[in-house]
Amino acid sequence: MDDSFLSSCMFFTANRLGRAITKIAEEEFAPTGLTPMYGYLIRLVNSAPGITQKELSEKLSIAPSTLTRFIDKLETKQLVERKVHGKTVLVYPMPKGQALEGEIRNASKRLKARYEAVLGEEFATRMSMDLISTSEHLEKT
Amino acid sequence: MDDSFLSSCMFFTANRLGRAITKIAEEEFAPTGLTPMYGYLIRLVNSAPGITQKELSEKLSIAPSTLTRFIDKLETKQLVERKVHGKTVLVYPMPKGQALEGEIRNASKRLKARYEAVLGEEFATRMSMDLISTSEHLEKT
DNA sequence: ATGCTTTAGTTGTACATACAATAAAATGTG
DNA sequence: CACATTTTATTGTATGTACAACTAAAGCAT
Repeated sequence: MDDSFLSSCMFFTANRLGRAITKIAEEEFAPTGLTPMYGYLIRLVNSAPGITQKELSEKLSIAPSTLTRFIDKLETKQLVERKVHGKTVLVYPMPKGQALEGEIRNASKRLKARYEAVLGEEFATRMSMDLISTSEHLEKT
Repeated sequence: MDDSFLSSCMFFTANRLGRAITKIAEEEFAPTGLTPMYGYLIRLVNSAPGITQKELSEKLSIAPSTLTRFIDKLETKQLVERKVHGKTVLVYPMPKGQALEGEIRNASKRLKARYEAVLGEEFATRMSMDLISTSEHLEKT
């Protein structure tokens, strides 16, 4: 059977990698009680209290509507809080969110250690850099 | 603000690329009336009539339950049909599905041409190969 | 100052995807 | 052969994610 079109198509290969690494990342982030994406959102808010949702959605490269949903959930869990400021919304960390910072960093470290063990540190680093630059090119399209 | 942890984390970078290229792929596949993933599923079925769901989910690297949902949808659209064979399910193309083959191939070509125009053919090819081999390594974990 | 345009965020809706629990068939082992 | 184990598929449920339509605020132009 001819299924070579799959491995030569970047839509397929990129999403396949996404699924594979998401699974691993979710395992490592489990102790934080958050999925990786939420963990990174918390880190951004902790490191820049009062950041706007716009900035957050740009940094995370997700749609504004997606971000609204994420913040809704983190607010319910009292990890961050919104302060409406005209038409923009500023997002601030709450004590429970700040307390998670260390745990989240540990999860990130374990995740990285785990995939570097399989891929080699050097390859993994170059891969992440290539992924970023590819995304940046494609997002301009 | 320190947000370097994002670009150095493969969970983030891989999924970001996934989102970016999915958007492009969906645009190019729009004329087929299918999303890219369904298009590729049809191609696999057309090229191997009677393929089992298990094989399909392995080739596409998606969970069996996800594949069940996909086939449900394609069956509703009369693009493929199931034939139960003991505990396995064989999937066959239907005329409407076969008729789509050309259109799907064209969409794939446009997609590839589009990202190669931005990234360069060589880089894109190497990237896809690296993505595959990275996935394979990680999936073994 | 009034009205047009752009920007930020939210809500409704839809889809891809997964996991856990289940059913049913196949396989292996005493 | 009968029972336990493994394999294949399905279903219920949950999450991430997006787009389109909308609301409200801000900026701009006459």
